[in-house]
Order: sequence, then C-alpha cells, then structure tokens
Amino acid sequence: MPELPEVETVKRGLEEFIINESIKEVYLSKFSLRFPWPKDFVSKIVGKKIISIRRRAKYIIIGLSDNYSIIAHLGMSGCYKVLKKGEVQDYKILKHDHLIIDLENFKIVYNDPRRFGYIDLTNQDPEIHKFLSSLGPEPLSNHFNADNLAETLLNKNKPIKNTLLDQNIVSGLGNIYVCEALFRSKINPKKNCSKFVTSKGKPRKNLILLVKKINEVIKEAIEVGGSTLRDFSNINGKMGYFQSSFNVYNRENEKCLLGSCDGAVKRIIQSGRSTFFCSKCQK
DNA sequence: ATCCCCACCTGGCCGC
DNA sequence: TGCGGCCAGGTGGGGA
Repeated sequence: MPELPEVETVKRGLEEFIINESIKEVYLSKFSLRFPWPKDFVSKIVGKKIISIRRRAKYIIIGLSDNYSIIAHLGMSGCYKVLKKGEVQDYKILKHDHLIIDLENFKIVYNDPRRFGYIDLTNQDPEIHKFLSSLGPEPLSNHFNADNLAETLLNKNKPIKNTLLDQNIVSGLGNIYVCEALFRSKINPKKNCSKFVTSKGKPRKNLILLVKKINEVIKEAIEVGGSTLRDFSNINGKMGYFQSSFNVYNRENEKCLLGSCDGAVKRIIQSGRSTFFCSKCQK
C-alpha cells in the first residue's frame, strides 16, 4: 500500500485524535505481523499516554510517556481506523484486525490482510533504532538535494530506478512514485546512476531535474491525500494515492500522456519489480 | 561493501 | 461459478 505521502496521510489522520489520550487496553490477534510482537508489548504500553506522532520515511512513530516509542510500518496492506465514542461499543473485530488500542475516547484498529506490516517498541531514541538508523534523507527536506545525491550515486553501477527504491539513498519513495518521478523527469528507468554525475562528482542537469520532480510529485500526492482525508474512521493509504491520476503506473500499453508524445507505456521488470515508463520520451 | 533474489502473506483479477 | 495461476504499492536477510 503506502509510500511516503500515504503514510503522511495516515499520520495526519491519527494525529487528530490520539494525542494526549491514555492507553487503556490493548488487543493483539493470535497472528503476529511480519515479526513477533515486541516482548511484553501490551503490559509495557498499557497506562502510557500518547504524547506525539510523527512520520519518518514510511514509518509512523508514536511517542508515549516514559520515553517509549512505537515504531510502526504499514507494509503493503496495513490500514488504521479510528472509532469514536458511540462507534466503539458496536465494533466487531474483523478478519485481519491485528491490533486494537483502546484509548479514553477512541479506539484505534490496525487491520493488515497480508501481515507485511510490523511494529516495534523502544525506549531509546527512535532515530537509532535499526529500522530508522540507516534511512536516507527525506524528500522535501534540505538534506535531499542534487549535490548530496550526486555524491551517493558516484561510482554506483545500477539503474536509477532500483537506486531510488533503496530507502538508504532516499527514504519514502516506493514503486509508484519512483515510476512517476522518472516519467516527469523524462528519464529512462534503466539509465545507470553514473550518467547523473560528472567525473568530479557534481550533479548533472538530469539529476537536478530528477530531485525537483521527486519533490514535486511527493508534495502533490500529500496534498491530494490531505484533501481526501475526510473520513477519519478509515484511514488507509489508498485514499491518499493519486488514484486514477498516475501518468505511467499501472498503464501498460496505454498511450503516453505527454501531449507531444505518441508512444505507449511499457512494463518491464527491474530487480523483480514492475517498472512502467514510456521508452519514447524517457531517455 | 554491493547487488540481486527470495520469503513473508492474502486477496483480487484474469483466463479457461 | 469455480479453480489455478499470476499479480500486488514493502523490506529484512541471505547468498553471490
């Protein structure tokens, strides 16, 4: 499911309700998510107060009292619901509900059919947690810029598509937004990283454009997510996606949407993942 | 180190 | 309508 904009949308949806709420009770399904539940998870979080929520890459970090933090990833199919007073009592646990947190005034339900999501608990600085410590810079942050990226790409010998999916290089991008950003930049996904950097390790023009387009597509998607975020009772990543407005993603054999191009969108496999692009205008 | 491939799961869709 | 095969937006870990 979710890439950076969708996770940001989920975070904003939760934020509205959970801050300053205390955790009263916790239900875990008999299944674990991708990893076993943290040791003594329930007893450690019951009674704690939620004091903050933020996003880093595709992770949501919920700060609790006593310096605890929940670090949560939605995997491919994770979704949160917030039930308000009045909805709480009638709620029947659904298939694939794996975590339910009862707060004073709300109930948070985490549903994840594929169970690729994962959740950990730490009482240290979340930034040094193994999930977060090696993440690359956030798009839309100052650390994500063409100069820094050029240094990273220097001497890399693989296609730009695969590289942008690497969370340690830039964090938060997934298959959809990488495809879309490359389309907007008119860059062929197979282009080798070395072609984006001068021999002195400086960014070429195509890299400067790519950084700009990544930021642009992520920013637009967050705005779309924000604008569709009305029904907070079902905060899932899908509602945050561009939905039908992808230029290339999932449009195999359809016409290229660049006005001046009469090409068609191709699907190829790179590192086992589908890549969608127009070979005519992405060079 | 670097890169690729697989596993982890269920559900939806397509063709027969 | 049923069933098998294939596909899916993610990532940690293992092997080359």
